[in-house]
Amino acid sequence: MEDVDQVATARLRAHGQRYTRNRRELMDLLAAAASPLTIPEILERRPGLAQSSVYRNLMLLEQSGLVQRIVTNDDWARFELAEDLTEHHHHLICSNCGIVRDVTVPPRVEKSVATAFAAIADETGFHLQHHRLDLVGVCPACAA
Amino acid sequence: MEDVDQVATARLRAHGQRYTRNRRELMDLLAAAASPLTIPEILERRPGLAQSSVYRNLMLLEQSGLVQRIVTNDDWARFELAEDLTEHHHHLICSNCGIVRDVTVPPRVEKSVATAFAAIADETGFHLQHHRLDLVGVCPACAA
DNA sequence: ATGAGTGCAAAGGCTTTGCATTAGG
DNA sequence: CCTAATGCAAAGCCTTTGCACTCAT
Repeated sequence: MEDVDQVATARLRAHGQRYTRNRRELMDLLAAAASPLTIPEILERRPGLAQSSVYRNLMLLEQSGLVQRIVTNDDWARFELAEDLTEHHHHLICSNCGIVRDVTVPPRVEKSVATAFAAIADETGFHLQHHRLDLVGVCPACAA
Repeated sequence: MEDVDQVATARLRAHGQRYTRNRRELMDLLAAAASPLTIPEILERRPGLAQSSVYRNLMLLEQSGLVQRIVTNDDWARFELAEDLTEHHHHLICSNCGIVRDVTVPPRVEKSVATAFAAIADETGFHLQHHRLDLVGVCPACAA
């Protein structure tokens, strides 16, 4: 995780921000999590953190490109490390309970998607930043 | 659009619901729109509708599989006709202004994605419902 | 010392809900 | 007639903001 810390320090500094203890705790927590976390889940795991600081710091970390916010139809937004700190992946979203699980797809598929998207960006004049490829379904627990 | 009305009537009835004038207006509006609409946009176009009824009816139409809710990082949720009433498509989302535009990708790409997703569903035990393939970027208007 | 960061509490704002009225079958 | 649907207003709830205090430099 020292790697993440270094990147975080650098990227925050570039935005005129510091890598404080609270922010580091958030990064550690997200790095350790297997899937994106909601703020209630974060507060559960780190009772010492103030809710407002968590919101503020996650927003700040997002602005510095360290964290990514995922909005589903669930009640809460979820947060995970930015993609360049982990590996490119997608999400399995349960339409019933809202849980999000990380998955990867074969490079072949990624490549064909990327090519198609580049063409679309070209046609439409959109300046492409990234893509989202999510699977929506019912998780095993909810299906039972 | 009679087609849509027939499907709507049938699908609502199957859920024990009626296809009322308000609900029909919503369906018409969404069918006519080139891209998913927010509730403020809907109220603008149909000033006669009550906000609470719009929320309630859209929720109901969603539950009956006639309408789909799209959540972005924008302030408002957006609504469009369910995919089986239009054609399978994806979204170009502007990360700055939140506007959503419909796009289609080549069948070849769809096929490769579908195959990969079926495999993932199989491995993970998720009961797959649908997938989302969104492009996030900056629209021409915001890039200017 | 001085500005950024923090925590508590209160406010915001999209969305949902209660309730009396109206419409549909 | 009798249940569902509507509209207005009020409440909910996730998220944001104000402000005084603390910490790091």
